[in-house]
This record gives sequence, structure tokens and C-alpha cells, in this order.
Amino acid sequence: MSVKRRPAAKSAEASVDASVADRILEEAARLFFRQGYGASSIRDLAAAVGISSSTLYHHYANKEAILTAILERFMSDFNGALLPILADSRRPADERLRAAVIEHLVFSQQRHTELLNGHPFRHALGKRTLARIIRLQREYRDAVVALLEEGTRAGVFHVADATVTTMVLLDALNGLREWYRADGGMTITVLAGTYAELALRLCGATEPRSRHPGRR
Amino acid sequence: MSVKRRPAAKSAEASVDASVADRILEEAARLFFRQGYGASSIRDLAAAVGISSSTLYHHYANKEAILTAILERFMSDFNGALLPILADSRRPADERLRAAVIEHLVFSQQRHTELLNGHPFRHALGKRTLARIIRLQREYRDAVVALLEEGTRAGVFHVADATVTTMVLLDALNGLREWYRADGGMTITVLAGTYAELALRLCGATEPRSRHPGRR
DNA sequence: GTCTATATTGAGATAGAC
DNA sequence: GTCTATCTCAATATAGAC
Repeated sequence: MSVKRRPAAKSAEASVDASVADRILEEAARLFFRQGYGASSIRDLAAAVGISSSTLYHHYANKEAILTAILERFMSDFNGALLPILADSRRPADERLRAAVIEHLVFSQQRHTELLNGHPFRHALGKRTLARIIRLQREYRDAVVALLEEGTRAGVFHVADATVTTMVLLDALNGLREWYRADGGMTITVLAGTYAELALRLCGATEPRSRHPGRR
Repeated sequence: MSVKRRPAAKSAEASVDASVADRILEEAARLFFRQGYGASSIRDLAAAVGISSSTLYHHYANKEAILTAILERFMSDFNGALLPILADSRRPADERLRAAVIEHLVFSQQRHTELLNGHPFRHALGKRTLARIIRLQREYRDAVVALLEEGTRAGVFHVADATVTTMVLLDALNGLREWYRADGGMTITVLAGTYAELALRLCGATEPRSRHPGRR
């Protein structure tokens, strides 16, 4: 349970109609994102949800289980959205890459509080859980590598080292959430378009001169 | 004190001739890097250095002061190494970018345990300290933006949005430390060369056909 | 400058009633 | 399923002798 329906990008206030287990995940994601996992106490979380701390333990075994639930749900939803785009063999590689970059950024921004993967959290997770998370990340990464290789074989890309190029691309995409703030005037959609152009450049896609980004 | 001489990339064992304050920083960086700041206790650290926990407080006011010392020393050394490269107006922009990318990666790898900036640590630092750290980061970032703009004006680069392109580049460079392990067969020097090529591509530098990376 | 205690706080988690 | 009250422990930091 608690993995069922969920209003992905709830605007601001806590969902009124969501189950307690879901509201816990929602508030936990917000807290962990803002204050960090270690600095968010079980009591903080209980207060944010509006329940007592012991009620939390009725819904989740412990603090780590909450973090795990957030991460696994996000990652599996994320892969569910991205993998079909990457592997859609009917479209040319550059189109798929462009679409994937945009979806990656838009999806991540819509649910940015749940995007908690990063150095710190590795230390908070048990071995088995960490392994599952990493498997999901690797699945996505491998799909990107495969796309770059396929595109290079097709002559659409010119990628010398698909693995390194993929890491460069993904690190750039994931880095965005560290500095992007929605109130800065740049919409995520516009920004995603810019990133897509840069990704194509990175992969040595032949740039159509008509809409090349090389202007100031 | 403790900010003076320091053997930058000490191979493995603790320096015998270093001061206690320096050895504390060295072991703290290792511990924080491996286990995370929150998960490293003052007792762990004392044990690693081979002193009692109370002796630590003779050298540093508290745990945060140790983290601060590590971060500030690293960042200021880093800027000291990189800013002159970026701003060396005698060299063409593409050469400077290539050199900076390589130095960024090599420097970061040599002292990778000290490279602790990332989401988690922001929550461990006080406001004033955090502001100083961010100022140093911004100084570096601005220098990169300036280089991209200068190179574009000179026709060496074709960068549409220097700020976004800079973030893409820096996020990619900083992301490396999360997944790179020196025992994986790839030397950091080779890898840095690949990153430099990709950086030039990203900036729309006119690729000399003789050594273009577009081969498998 | 280093040590052996120890004070103090706040965390995660549980007991058991309703 | 939710609460109040509490246990237990580990962490930062300090006191004060040598």
C-alpha cells in the first residue's frame, strides 16, 4: 500500500484526500529536501503531518523505511516515464535524446522534493535498499548509453565514449536541481529546451544551421 | 595556524610530520568523505587521529569548525589554481578552457576527500560560513562565464547562454567524483582529456577534424 | 596540550491505554 | 489507528586534573 495513486506534483498545500501513509511521504520528502535527511527528526516530520511521532511507526517501520519508500517510488516512476522514450526504436536517435532530456528535467522538477539521490543518502540506506536504488539508476543509465551508441552507429551522433558522455550528460541534468529555483524567471520548459540543444551538441549531432544555438 | 603548508595529495597514511591540527583536518576529510558528515562522530575522528575527543576541542571550537576549515582551505586553494588559468588573456579561449577542465578534474581528484560541497553540507554550516563558501564558488563560476562570453565574442566559441552552459559544464565536472574510482582502470588524466574535448564541443568550439573525438 | 571523567541534550524507537 | 508517556542510547561538548 501507499504506492498506489498519488498526485505527483501537488502545488503547495498537503493533499486533503490522501491517505496518512501518503501524506507522510509527501511531508517527509519536503523536509528531507529542505533540511536534509539527518537534520529532519521524526518529531519534525510528525508535526508537519499533524500526527504524533508514534503514529508514524504504525505506518512505517522506521525513518529509513520512509526514505526508501520515497526514493523507490520516484525512481521507478521516473524510469517508467523515461525508458520508453529512450528505447522507442521508431524514432531517430536525436529526436529521442531531445525528448528524453526534456522529460528528465520536467519530471524531476515537478517532483523535485522526491529527488533525493546524492551522496548523503547513500550513508543512510541499508545495503539491500541501496542496491535496489542503484539498480534502477543503472537501468536508466544503460538505456542512455545504448541510445548514444545506436545513434552513433546510425551516423546521427558522433560519440567517442558513450559511457563517459552519458555520465557527463546525466550529471549535468541532475545538477540542475541544486541551483534551479522556479522563482528566478526561467521556466523549466525553456531551460529544458536549452539543455536539449546542448545535449545534442555534446553527442556531436549534426546541427541544423537554421536553429543552431550559437548566437548571443 | 593550520592553514599553512600541507602535503596536498598525501598518498595513504597520515602524515607523521604534520601538526595535530593538520592531521585532524586530514582524517576528518577522509571520514566525512567516506561516511558522511552526520554519520562521523567526534569520537570516530579522535580515534582516527589517535587522540582523545577532548583534545579535538583544544584545536577546533566544534565539529562544524572542522568542516569549515576543510572546505574553505580547499575552495581557496582551488580558486588559486584555477582562476589564473581562466583569466590568462594571453592564451586563446579554447586553450584556456581545455587547461581549466583538466586542472579542475586533476586537482579535485588529488584532493577528493576534501571536496565536500554538496547538498548535505549546506545544512551543517552556519549562515556566515555558508555565505563565504558560496562566494568562493560564485567567483569561480563567474570566471568561467566570462571565459565563455569572451570566447564567443572572439568567434572561438558559439555559446548561446553562457550562464546555463557554465552550469552544465561545472555540474558535469563536479559530478565525476561521485562515480569515479581510481581503481577502475581509467586514469584521471585520460578521463580529463575526454572531458576537455566534450567541454569544447559543448561550447561550440570549431573542431579540428584532425583530432576530433567522433570515433568509436 | 593532553588526558579521564561526566554533563547534557536530543535523537529514534517502544509500551500500553483508548 | 492514534494518542501520551517513556525508554535507551549515542552524540556533542565541558570540567578539571596533570
